[in-house]
Amino acid sequence: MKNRNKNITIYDVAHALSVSATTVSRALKDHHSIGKDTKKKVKKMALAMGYEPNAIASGLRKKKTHTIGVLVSQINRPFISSLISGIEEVANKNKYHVFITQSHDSYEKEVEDIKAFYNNRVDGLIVSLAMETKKYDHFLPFLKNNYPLVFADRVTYEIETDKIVVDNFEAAFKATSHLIQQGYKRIGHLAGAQQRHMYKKRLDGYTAALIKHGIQPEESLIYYSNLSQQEGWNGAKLLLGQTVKPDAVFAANDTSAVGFMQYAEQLTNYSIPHNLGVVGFNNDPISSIVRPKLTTINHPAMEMGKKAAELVLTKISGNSYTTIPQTITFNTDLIIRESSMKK
Amino acid sequence: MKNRNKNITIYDVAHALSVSATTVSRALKDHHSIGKDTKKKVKKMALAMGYEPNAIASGLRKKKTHTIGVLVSQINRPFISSLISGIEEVANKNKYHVFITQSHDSYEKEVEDIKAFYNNRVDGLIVSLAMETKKYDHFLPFLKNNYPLVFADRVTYEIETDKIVVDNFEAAFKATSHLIQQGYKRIGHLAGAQQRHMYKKRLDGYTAALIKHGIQPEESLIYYSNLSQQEGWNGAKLLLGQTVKPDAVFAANDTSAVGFMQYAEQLTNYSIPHNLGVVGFNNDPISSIVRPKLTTINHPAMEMGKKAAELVLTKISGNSYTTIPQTITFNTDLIIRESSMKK
DNA sequence: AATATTTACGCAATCGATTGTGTAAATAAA
DNA sequence: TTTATTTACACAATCGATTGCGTAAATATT
Repeated sequence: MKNRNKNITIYDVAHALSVSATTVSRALKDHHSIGKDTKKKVKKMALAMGYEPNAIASGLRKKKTHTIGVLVSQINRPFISSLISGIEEVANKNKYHVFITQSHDSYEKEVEDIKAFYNNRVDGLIVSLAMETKKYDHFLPFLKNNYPLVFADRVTYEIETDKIVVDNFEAAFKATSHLIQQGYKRIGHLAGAQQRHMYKKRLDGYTAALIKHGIQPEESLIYYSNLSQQEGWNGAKLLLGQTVKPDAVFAANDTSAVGFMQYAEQLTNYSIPHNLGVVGFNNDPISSIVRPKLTTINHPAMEMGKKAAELVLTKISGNSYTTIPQTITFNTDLIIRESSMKK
Repeated sequence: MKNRNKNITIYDVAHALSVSATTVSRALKDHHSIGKDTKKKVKKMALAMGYEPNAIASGLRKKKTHTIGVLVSQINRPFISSLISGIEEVANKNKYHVFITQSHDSYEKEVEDIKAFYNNRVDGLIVSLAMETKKYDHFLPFLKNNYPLVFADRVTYEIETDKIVVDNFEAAFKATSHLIQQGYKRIGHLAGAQQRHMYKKRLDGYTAALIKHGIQPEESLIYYSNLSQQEGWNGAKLLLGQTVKPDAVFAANDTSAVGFMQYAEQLTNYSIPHNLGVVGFNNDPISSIVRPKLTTINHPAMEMGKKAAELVLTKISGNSYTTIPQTITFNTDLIIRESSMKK
């Protein structure tokens, strides 16, 4: 079946009124050089004919699409969806539309999606990197042509551009110190991919807290993974199955913390928090649904999204006072709940 | 700061090789009328110069953007994100890109987003309606111009177009019957917005199951809301606070079921499932994280997404044998867990 | 009354890729 | 050898909206 596209254009409207397309175009956006009556006439006719502007044509001519692209690993993570909500709020207020795609933590998909965003000439880009990503050449078209590019949360320092992050080191330090203060002695860590700066920093903060309190970090208490729930379970199985067992764990996210807790739950000799402490990261909704409720780190995802969008929009408008890439660091809160309350 | 866009076009590549833009365009997509050597030369030069196709220009000319738009209420719901993953899988396999936006269940945002999708001339559209939506005129541009439009999950029967749904009536019937079989006598229902056909069907299935088993439905046991966790809590507070209390509840989603459970948990006179049964809907990850684990309805979100994308793509390609709108109904499974095991 | 300015609109080029048509030259078929 | 056919490329129009420039008429200024 043929798609008979009888899309109404400004030419159709122009013809119907015996004016030029120029006049229609200008009338529709209240250009000063168009008479009041003409504007009214044109708008009325456009509405009547069901005219809808073709953003493609406009974008081509103006080299501006009024869209910003957002690439994240997965949209179904609470942190990410809050981040996106923040981005949307600011973008929509400024008449920008937000298009979202997810890399599913695959480098190839990330490259594909970034290319698609560039080919479709989004006016700006906000990215939270895939776990896998180690090369960054796919961002070159954006950088070369001076398109605003902001990294959020999962950032890289190999590219000089704006970044929105939380103080992961300090957060991990706080979380680990809290466990120590509660009297836990051998604290393990569920760590993420170390090419992601944020996970490295969480590991660093964890290590620093141990050292600060005179505890020798042990590599055998650290489990590296993609931090899925399954991997949290696997991590628990491995760590709690060793001869040198941890009596607490700081997980780099809530998801893996929950997996960890679930494995421990079905072992009769463990009881959280009495002889096993758990702290997560993100303050996902599940963290207050699991029993015992999970102590975790809260970060202002929505605010981070707003700030990211703000940065992009400022750059787009050309009103930015500085062209030097900035890194904006947000603070975090330790939310103490039952899972770490040994005392 | 000016955005000096020195984007490379086919003209630049053509000029560098002293051939025509036509040749470059055709060479890049292996048109038969271009010589082997020329193709090689062009591709090499395009790569060297960092040429990237301008999808905007191509889209304008071809009236095809190779993108499909997806509008959902919220991306952070497990069902929705699985649906989207299914859509992406099929779309990407067919070289289509998927742009996602969320209505946040607001009618206004839905209208805005649909307009943006139309203005950007996505080749097809997949929609899960906002809770609020009662008018459907905003889909007219798509319908009039014969753009493929598929509704998924949250559908309306006021528009004649393809729909992907689950058998909500049967699922609710199964869930409610299960509670009855377990020996619960007064079964309540956490219901969603009744303008959404799916929630109406769930209510209907619930009612039918009661009647089938000789139980008189009572309006006082039904709590209508947006099915948020908070509303689940509120529903529990109201229903369990009445003189005629339910001894079980069938919630139209897992989120509200969890809220319901949490309210009941802090009442000393209730113990799930012994004197209070709970069944949810969706099989969200939280349903197996809450304790007791939640009995729920599983539906094939990913498959539904795949099918939706398939329908859209078939329509786009014009290979569809029929133009009659079809409704595809998927079956569901009752997943029995602890929260409803009275026996 | 003469000139300057404002108002209101149209012409035609432009954004970048695509495509129907035209045309040489090379090869194949007769 | 002559006529078809294929190969390989270019010209120019096109998609739809925008915009610099031009111009006639209306109004304001001196």
